[in-house]
Amino acid sequence: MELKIGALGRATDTNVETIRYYERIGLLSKPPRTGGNYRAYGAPDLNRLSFIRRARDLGFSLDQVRALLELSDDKARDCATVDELARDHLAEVERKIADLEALKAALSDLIASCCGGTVADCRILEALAPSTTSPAA
Amino acid sequence: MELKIGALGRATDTNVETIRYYERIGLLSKPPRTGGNYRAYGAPDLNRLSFIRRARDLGFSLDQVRALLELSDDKARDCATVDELARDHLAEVERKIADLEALKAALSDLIASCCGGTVADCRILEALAPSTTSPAA
DNA sequence: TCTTGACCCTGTAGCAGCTACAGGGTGCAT
DNA sequence: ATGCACCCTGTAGCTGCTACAGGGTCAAGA
Ligand SMILES: [Zn+2]
Ligand SMILES: [Zn+2]
Ligand SMILES: [Zn+2]
Ligand SMILES: [Zn+2]
Repeated sequence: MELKIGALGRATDTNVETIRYYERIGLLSKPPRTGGNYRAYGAPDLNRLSFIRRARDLGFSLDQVRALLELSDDKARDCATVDELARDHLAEVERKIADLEALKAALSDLIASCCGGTVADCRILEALAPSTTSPAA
Repeated sequence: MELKIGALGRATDTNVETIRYYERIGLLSKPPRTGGNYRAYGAPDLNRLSFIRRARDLGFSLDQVRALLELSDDKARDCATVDELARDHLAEVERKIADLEALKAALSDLIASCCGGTVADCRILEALAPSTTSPAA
């Protein structure tokens, strides 16, 4: 079961450029080549890339993915480190949500305040403009 | 009232490198220079940069900020375009929140499922690994 | 006067995580 | 022989900054 890069991409729903990129940054190891210098992947590569994709889909950074992959190699180890990584990531996600919720509230207020006139008295732009810009002509 | 780049940066809480960057990409216009080739900013620059900063704080992209600045120049125009821009941005923010909420739920489930054993039977890694990887030895 | 130090200048490269070329080579079918 | 799909390398682009390196300017102090 040998896969060329295109087949691997289709199997994992990954752009071939992304696969080569992962190889370049050392996330995937360099596979053997065919006579025509094509990359020849096997089942372990497929598994590894699937793992990567799933972790990415869960929002883990490439560095976190790298760490997860390393941890998963050490089968006897306590999984506390894995848990911590996941918990940290969850905390990050929660922080981002909170930030975005604040943004959403501010934006909603802004939009609600607009009364539908001309740009000259648009409250949205007013809110963005520096306070009391108008020079007392 | 002439400001050198450092003063403008302090006044708007903006990194000087960022100001030069905004100039480079045409978001701020090239200011006149002093004899010593220093940028000399005036009140309009201060206002414009303040506007930019507020819009950025509300999460608008630089392109969106550019559009808002252009719109705000045309005082007689109907503000519908401004509103639409803001609404689009709000929708974007809401989409991101939804995505992150889904992520959060998935991550929480994952973390909750871990029973605290070894890496070999960690449910977190199991969830990431391709289904039924183990070849029937 | 000389020197120190804070500030300023340009130009370039780096960050994440890809994506998109250009300009070639391979391999199979017609 | 020719077309076409696929593969290769290397490099540059995207967002929105940030961080240098390697210089110049200017005011104050010794
Ligand atoms: Zn309106
Ligand atoms: Zn309005
Ligand atoms: Zn655990
Ligand atoms: Zn576990």
